[in-house]
Amino acid sequence: MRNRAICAGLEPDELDALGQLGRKQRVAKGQTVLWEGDDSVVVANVIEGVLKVSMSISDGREQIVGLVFASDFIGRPFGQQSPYSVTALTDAELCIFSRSTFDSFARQHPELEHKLLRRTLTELDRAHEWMLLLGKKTATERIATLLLEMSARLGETGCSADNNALDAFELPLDRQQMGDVLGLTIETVSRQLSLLKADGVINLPDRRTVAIQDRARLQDLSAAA
Amino acid sequence: MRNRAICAGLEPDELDALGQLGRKQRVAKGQTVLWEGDDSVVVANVIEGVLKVSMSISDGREQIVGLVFASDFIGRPFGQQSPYSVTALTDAELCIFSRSTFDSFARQHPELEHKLLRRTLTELDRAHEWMLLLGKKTATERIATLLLEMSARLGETGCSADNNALDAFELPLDRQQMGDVLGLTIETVSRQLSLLKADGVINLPDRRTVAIQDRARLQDLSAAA
DNA sequence: CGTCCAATTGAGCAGTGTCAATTACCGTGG
DNA sequence: CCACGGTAATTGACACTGCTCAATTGGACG
Repeated sequence: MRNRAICAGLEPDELDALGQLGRKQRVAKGQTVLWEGDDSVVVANVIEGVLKVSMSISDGREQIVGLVFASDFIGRPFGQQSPYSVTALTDAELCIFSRSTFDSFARQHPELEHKLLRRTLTELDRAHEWMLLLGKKTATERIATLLLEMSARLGETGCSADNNALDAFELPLDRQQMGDVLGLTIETVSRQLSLLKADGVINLPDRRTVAIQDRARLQDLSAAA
Repeated sequence: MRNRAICAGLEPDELDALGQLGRKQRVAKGQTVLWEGDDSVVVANVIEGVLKVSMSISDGREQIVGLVFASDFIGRPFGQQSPYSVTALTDAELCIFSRSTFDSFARQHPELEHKLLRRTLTELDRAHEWMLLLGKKTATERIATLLLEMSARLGETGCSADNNALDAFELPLDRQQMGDVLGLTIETVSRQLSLLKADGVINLPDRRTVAIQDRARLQDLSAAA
């Protein structure tokens, strides 16, 4: 697991020092670990589980701006406030650091900052891809894209570079959350899934699991670049 | 100008070495300096002008995922391909580096990587904010948000920390480009601007300039968090 | 077996998109 | 300097996607 985590590539003594600074913590499904607008007091590494990163408007509208999986990083280093909330979608285990402690440790360990930079750049690429989806794609295309993305990201095991996209997987999201990721309502999500099922592109054995039956077709429908 | 640029904070000798690696280049309005999907051969620092960062779908739909101003950084360091295109919205001047040269220089200069990391984190915050806009805001809210954002970013002079939001400014975007930033059509953009003008919130002396007449109201309409 | 909540499905509507016509602006050349 | 042409922007009428509100179904669990 450790090899993809933020600490990967550090010298053993560095890794040890970093380990001293963090503490493991379990969080239950539904629990929020970071609040939008609050002082940015902690950052963390995800050891296990899936979490959502979300932003909202005062009237309650919420957009999920990211999903975080095992070995991913959460929190806003080098910033006074957290621009978003982070909430566990499944039971999860985190390795938590005080933000200020992490910041100064990072500044003294260029290799760590380098890793963090690469991660942040990848995250930015993903955000851009999602902006294209939110700004220009139709409901069908959004659903298809999400299913392929979940298939790919849940297939990453963390060990080496095996990108086995899964053909059947359990969604860590309910319909409302899928809507909040895609900029759609719960009803539109449901309708689109029903259509894909009726067309034989996917199957939905139960409310949380998806089985991709015609990946090529799903890729066409996703309107990839 | 230099104080906000990527090279800020480097030791004089480092700054000198970096300067050796880059070359200044003028680009004309409309010219594309980076193509989506192409090998990521260059990165650059913007010296002057405004550029758009965009992604598109094969059928021609385009989403602008970022706007780049003087002292901002463009290109994808540490990546094989450029995930987006970059095109000049005004005549511009860049300081261009070979990507591989820049990458290895950066790896040897932690302070530079640190600056780049901070920048990338800020860019990611902006992308998240925009995802909220694209996923959840109405047309009116989007327009109001864009006008305030342009007012703020065009007001940044680059010298010290003066954030003078401008009450009148020239948009570097035409209506189509505003639409491509906001996930709206040209007609919707035009209608919303006309409405704001009719309500006395803004004035539109000519097709490119905006004068904010009631900033408080515009802020309300923008549905900020 | 009944209850509860998520998900699905239906009907009608609203907000944007589409397509088309008109107007305003700006540069050009007479 | 003014007339003209071309492009960008505006405005109008209508269509359509996705949203809202409401009713129904379907699982999961006690």
